[in-house]
Amino acid sequence: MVRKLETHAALSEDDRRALMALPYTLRVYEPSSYLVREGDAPEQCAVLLSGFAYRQKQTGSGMRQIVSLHIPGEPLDFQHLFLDVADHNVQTLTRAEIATISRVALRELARSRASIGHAIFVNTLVEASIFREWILNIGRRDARSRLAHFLCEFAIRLDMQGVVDASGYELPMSQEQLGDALGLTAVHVNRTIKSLEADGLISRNRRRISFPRWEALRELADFSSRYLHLTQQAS
Amino acid sequence: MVRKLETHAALSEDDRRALMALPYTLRVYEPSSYLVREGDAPEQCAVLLSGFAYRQKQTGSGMRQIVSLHIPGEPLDFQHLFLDVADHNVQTLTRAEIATISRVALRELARSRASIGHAIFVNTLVEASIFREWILNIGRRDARSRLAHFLCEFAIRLDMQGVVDASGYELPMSQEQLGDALGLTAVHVNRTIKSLEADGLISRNRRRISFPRWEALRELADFSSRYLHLTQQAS
DNA sequence: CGTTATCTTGACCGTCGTCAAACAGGGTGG
DNA sequence: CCACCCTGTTTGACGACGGTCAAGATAACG
Repeated sequence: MVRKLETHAALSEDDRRALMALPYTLRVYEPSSYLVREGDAPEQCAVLLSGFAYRQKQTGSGMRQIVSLHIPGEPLDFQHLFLDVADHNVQTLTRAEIATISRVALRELARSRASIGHAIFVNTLVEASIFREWILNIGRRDARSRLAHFLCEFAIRLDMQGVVDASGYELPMSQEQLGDALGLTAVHVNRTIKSLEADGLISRNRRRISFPRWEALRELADFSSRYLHLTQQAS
Repeated sequence: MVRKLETHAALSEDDRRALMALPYTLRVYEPSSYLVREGDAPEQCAVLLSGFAYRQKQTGSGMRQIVSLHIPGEPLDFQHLFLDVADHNVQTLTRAEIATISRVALRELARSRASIGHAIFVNTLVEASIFREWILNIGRRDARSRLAHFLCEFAIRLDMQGVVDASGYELPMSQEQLGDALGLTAVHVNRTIKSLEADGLISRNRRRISFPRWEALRELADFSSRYLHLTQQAS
């Protein structure tokens, strides 16, 4: 579980044992629970075992922007591992099973075992790359491409994590939340979804989405998986 | 120069010597020179000694989005230090003096000297935090606030670096580039600038900008410097 | 079943993009 | 010094993408 992501980032040998030996506590969170609040001094480091989560910031006037999504198996707090105060909120999207580790213990481990530190670093860099792609997506693509891009990214990431049956997946979020992730309103997300559906680029019932014309969608989305650094396994 | 940023991120002792001992080459680049191209396998690591630079990505249809700005003293390639292939472009904004270090040498140093590795990591995390704020800024703020926020961030960062005389600064970019950074068009950037100017929130001649009503601007921008993690000096 | 969140749709409006032209400034070369 | 050009700034008219407001439909849930 913990090591799953570690391996995703870079190969470690038997320091998996060291990782597994870390004391952790398991807990189930309800949807929309806060795991980290902006302004907090993070003490724990959470790993998402099942369910989904997201990072979020708000403007002074209360508009919300979701800044990243996290799928089962991903660590949630590397972004704050070495920072003294949280600059954004982390929330569960669905009911989620979460393991928390002591931050100092993990830091110690990252320091003493180079390959673990390396793996964490790579994970952080890939997340940063995704942030950059989101800036491009929100800044420069219209609503249809933007949504399509989001759906493609989610599909690929779920696929890599082995969570998905190729035909499609269940979107774990409301259209309101989708809007918050894309910099759109819920109403316009709805129209955009229906527009993609009308063109046969996606099909769905309820929140389950499938991709009858994957290549066409990918092209509309202007999606290339380079920024996910999927081949960045070893070092 | 190199150590300046290192110190900015976390305190190192006499491994400054190790940093200074790294072999480097100095070179002056013309405006708009590419330092890294998307798809490259980065071999060098650049540090900006003077001048400005930015990161940029493009959509398939050729729209450009500037994803971050860099001011004198900042390292430019930590984002790719441990990744095999570049996911974005790095370009000079102005004429710039740049020192390049061997990537493997720096990686070796980061690995052998914990405090240097730590400093680099913190720097990366702060950059990631800025990416997140940009996502919020582009996704959820209107043109006036968005531009104001950008100007505030730039002012604070220049100030921290000691590059600025408190009264204001010279914006090193065209309105076209400003638009690319904000997810707007050059035309609308122009209107927005004039709108801020008309309200007395900024004043300028040519590209020199000053802030007669800093607090009002900061409020419009909804700007809080928390995300810059300015107090993150030690560890 | 009633209550609530989410989705859906329509009418209307505003911010921002598009297109185009005029204008200013800074080089360069005659 | 002036003609010339190039890049960047400024302005206007117009249109569209996406936001706002509001109501109704649908599904989830106790």
